[in-house]
Formats: sequence, structure tokens, C-alpha cells
Amino acid sequence: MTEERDGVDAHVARWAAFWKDDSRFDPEIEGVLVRMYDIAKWARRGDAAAFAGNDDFTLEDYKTLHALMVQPYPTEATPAQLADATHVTRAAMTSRLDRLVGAGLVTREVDPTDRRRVLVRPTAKGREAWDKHIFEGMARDRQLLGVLSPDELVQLNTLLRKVVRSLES
Amino acid sequence: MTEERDGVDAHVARWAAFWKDDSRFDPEIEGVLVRMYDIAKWARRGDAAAFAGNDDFTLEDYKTLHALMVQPYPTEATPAQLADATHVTRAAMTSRLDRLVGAGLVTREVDPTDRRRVLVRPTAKGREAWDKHIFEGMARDRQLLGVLSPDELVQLNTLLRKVVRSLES
DNA sequence: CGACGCTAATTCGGCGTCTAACTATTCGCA
DNA sequence: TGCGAATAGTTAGACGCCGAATTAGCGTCG
Repeated sequence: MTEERDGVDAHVARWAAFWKDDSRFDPEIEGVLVRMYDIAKWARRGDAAAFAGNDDFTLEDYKTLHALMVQPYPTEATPAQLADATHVTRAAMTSRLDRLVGAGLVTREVDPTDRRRVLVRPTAKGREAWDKHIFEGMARDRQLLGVLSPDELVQLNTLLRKVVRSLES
Repeated sequence: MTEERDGVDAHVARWAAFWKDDSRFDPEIEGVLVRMYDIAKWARRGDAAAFAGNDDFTLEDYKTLHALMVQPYPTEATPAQLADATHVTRAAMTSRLDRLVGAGLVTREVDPTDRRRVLVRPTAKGREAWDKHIFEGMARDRQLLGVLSPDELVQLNTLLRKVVRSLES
């Protein structure tokens, strides 16, 4: 075994001592989930730190704006679409949009063809805010995964894609 | 390309249309992080749902108890150790322990040798609660990653381990 | 055409986390 | 010995999220 151990190995090993011969426990399964959970938490913390100074533009603001900007259609979406894209509830999206409207980064208008719906569109100021932060986020991401070679990234994506596809079905 | 696409591919592709030739954007990097984030969120939601009925034993209670039970030393730890193990702040751990003490699942005593410190230990009831849920959680985990073969799990862990090690240093 | 069901968005109440400030205790060094 | 710095835990206040209930508009079918 040339691979070096990490903190999760230590954690899982200790933990495995309890159920050495119990088939219900699989160290590889637990290892994968703990690691993904830790890495995701780390990334989230890094992103949050990058937005810490700004009182008027938070990480959540950015994520919402990003989901809006990369919509397939012209940059316009309903709250429900944005909620799905960012994996939060509609209730959470309502409060996110309150903030963004208040800051003048998006507009919120009732859809004339279906008055139950609301159409959200970025303002010029919103596009600027998005543009300003998008590449900084990508730089953080690149640094986070910098230890992996391009080949390894492709491998990793292949494996993760399988998992995501099984979740989507 | 025999691999099937997932929702993240669609998301990232749309997104990539903006910076087709911009070296600052790497679809593999973004894909990895979005997928890990989504999978972790999915797992968390599943765990939370499993604890939804119980009013007196939440997912957070379980996680704290678990961290306590798998401590290297005899089952006893300080709030700071538990906070580090579960990746929450000490303030959050204080409120978690309030709940657990209130429910009679752990005890909290001042360390006689260093009166700043507090020692947390599980009660018999706490051990039972932990035992009751640990294998259910593992079953959920196994189902979540069921699409991956044992070999693929090892591959995945090897890649993730590299990332975690780089974060730890 | 009117009642019922469905969909979209919002409001409300509660929970968990965070940062920052505070208390208590111990350590270190003049 | 004594006093400032460091450490452990807690408290206070704010924020974001969630589930459930609410309001409003659309649709369909008798």
C-alpha cells in the first residue's frame, strides 16, 4: 500500500474496530461519504469566507444570481426554477430574492401570461456583481482540487457521474 | 464516449458556453465540485428524513453521539474534541450537548484536573440510541452508493483521499 | 358556468449554525 | 509571587433553511 492515509482513514479504522466482522459495515462506503461530506463542507467554508467582508452581497446572493445567469433561456427564470437549480426550497428562494431585489441586483415581475408566476431577471448591476465574483470562485475551486491531475479529474467525474445519475432516476 | 450524461453535465455545459476558450474555466473541476456538493446534500437530506418523525432524537443528536462513541480513548471527550470531529463550531456543540444532556443521553462533568474543561460521557440510554440508528444509517449509505462496484469504490476513495490529504496539510 | 383540484409563490414559526463577546481557569515568565 | 496571555466553554444576536399553512390564479369537467 503506497497510498498515504488521511484523517478519514484513522476515523473509519477506529470506528471499524467495533464491527470487524459485521457485513453491514463497509469501510469503503463510509470512507467515500465522509470524504465527500468533508470536502463539500470545506469548499462551502472557503466560499463563505471569500464573501465574509461584504455586507451587501453574500454567498447565497451569488449562488442565486449564478443560477439565474446560466439559465438555458434568455436570462429570466421563475423562483421555482431557481430553487430547483440551487437545491433549496421555494421558501428559501423567496427570501433570497427579497435580498437581491432590495440590493437592486434583480427585478421581480408578475408573468403577464400566467399571473401566478413571477419572472426574475438580472439588472445591469446584477450582471456586474456576478461577473466580478465568478472567476474568483473558479480559482478557489481550482486550488482546492489542484492535487489531482487532469486524468484523475476525469476519472473522478466518471465515478461521481454514475452516482448522480442513480440519484436522478 | 459511452458514458451517459447526468444533470450536472447539462448544467456545466450551458455554463461553459460563456467561456468556451477561457482557460480560467475547467469543466472537470466544476463538475467534480458540483457533483460532490449535490451528493453530500442528497445524503444529508436522506439522513434528516430518516430522523424526521422523532421529536426527541434528531440527526444532529445522532452525529454528536456517534463522534463520542468512536473516540479513541474510553468513550469520553471534551466539547472541543466533539466539535472538531463533527466540523461544527464550539458554540454549536454547546447547544447540541444541551439537547443531549436534557434527553439523558450523555453526562457533562467538569474535569477535576483542569476545571476549564468539561468531560462528556454517554449514558446507557445514549449507547442504546446510538446502537439503534447506526446500522440504519449504514444501510442508507450503502444504497446511496449501490451503483458503484467494490473496485470503483476503492478508486473513488483513492482519489478523494488525495484531496482530503491536501486539505489537511 | 361554477366547483374542485392543481400549481406558484409567499408567510410563519422553529431550528441549527455562525461570529463575536464574555466568563472562568490555567500557564508562563519577569 | 503576580499579572498578562492563552485556552475552554458558554452566551447573545443574527442569518438561512426547512416544513406547513396560506393566498392567489389557472384548468377542467360535470
